[in-house]
Amino acid sequence: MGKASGPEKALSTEQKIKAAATEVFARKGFAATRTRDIAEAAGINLALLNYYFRSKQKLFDGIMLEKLQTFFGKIGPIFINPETTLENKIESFVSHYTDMLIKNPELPLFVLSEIRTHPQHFVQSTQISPLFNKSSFVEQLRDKNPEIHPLHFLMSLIGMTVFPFIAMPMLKSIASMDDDTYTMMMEERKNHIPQWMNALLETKIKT
Amino acid sequence: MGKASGPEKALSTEQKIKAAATEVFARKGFAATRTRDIAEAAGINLALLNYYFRSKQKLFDGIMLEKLQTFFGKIGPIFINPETTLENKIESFVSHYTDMLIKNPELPLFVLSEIRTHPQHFVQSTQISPLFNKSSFVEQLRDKNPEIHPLHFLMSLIGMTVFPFIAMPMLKSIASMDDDTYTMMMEERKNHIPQWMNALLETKIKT
DNA sequence: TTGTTTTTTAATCATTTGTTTAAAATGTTT
DNA sequence: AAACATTTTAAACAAATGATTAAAAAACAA
Repeated sequence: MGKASGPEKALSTEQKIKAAATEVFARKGFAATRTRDIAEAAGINLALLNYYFRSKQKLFDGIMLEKLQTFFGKIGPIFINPETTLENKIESFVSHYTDMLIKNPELPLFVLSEIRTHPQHFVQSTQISPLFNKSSFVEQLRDKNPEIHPLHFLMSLIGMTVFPFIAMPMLKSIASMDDDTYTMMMEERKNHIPQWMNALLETKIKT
Repeated sequence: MGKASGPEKALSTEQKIKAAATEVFARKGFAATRTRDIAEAAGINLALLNYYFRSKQKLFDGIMLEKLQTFFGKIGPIFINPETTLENKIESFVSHYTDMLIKNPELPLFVLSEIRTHPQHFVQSTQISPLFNKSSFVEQLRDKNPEIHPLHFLMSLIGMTVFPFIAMPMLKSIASMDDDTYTMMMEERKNHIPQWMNALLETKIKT
């Protein structure tokens, strides 16, 4: 019943399971994924899943934690740093997130979908709330344009950056576009969005 | 085995089931929803679900079709109309969608999540693609600023409008915000987004 | 009322699905 | 090689779940 302590082959199957599970969970979500799907995708015997990870839920939790860190991990260090300008932060945010999302296009929909199922649990575990309030990002925003609520700006910035990946199947179909062309557009947005966000910041809002 | 033809009470239970199913499906997704959940939420006997709607899948398909029409239905008439200006279209889009999403906050995540599972089927059924290409919206966009690809603009517009609802649980937690305050911010965006999109349109993109 | 159709119920079925078990296979140590 | 530990496999289990059935209850028509 003991966990494997041998290094090569043991880790290899464990990693095969985790890699397959990551792919299937991301594509179908937790509930629609059967342990047999994962076993087949990994090319391993069904019982090995429970041998290495005690249950489907535990396997999922581990993967979800990694995904949450990938998704929320970049935002903190960028926004907290008082050494960089607001413009730097915006550019850095868009650039880093676009790169990461090109590599993991299904990440936002997966993370946000599963957050919906267990709202309090996942959002707490990221501890992003205090991080945001204390950030120099918010300070610099208020300094530049006190009229805009920081959350409005954040919604727009994240929305412009992340939404194209959430709606990719829809938007690709609308414009009859293949994967490469879509990726190219995302690269373009690394350049466009910071300039747009700047224009947005300079706008005097009329009622 | 026949379908009910009597009007009042028959429709009443049928509607109870559909209403309950709509709520539970939207909250948990198709796979995580059990027919027993729906029966309990509707306060009816389990077998009635199969009596009125032949299967869980058929019940879901009917509801999904309605949701897709709600989600995609407004965009067509607004964008096609050659009588209105570009500014009118943007204002109208933001206003109509914000109102609709305030009433159905869970709609985008639900629709986009299920599209992920059956990509080609749902996107085709909306027939939004030809609608977009022929629209006077695209024409007016190219006229105003030929440098911006219409899809870039559309991504930004939809992203700014819809994303705050997709990420609501996350964003509410970040800013420690209650439902009413959040709704108020969405109302504010009906005013802000058109002005921001205008600023975005006037921006000369530098490489 | 009586007969007929429609709706509702409780029980059951057949599959699916997460998990466990016991034994076989493989690897490691002495 | 022998003894022991780890990994893998095939089979089975138990619970959950979508669906069906047959009978009861209710609504309706004559």
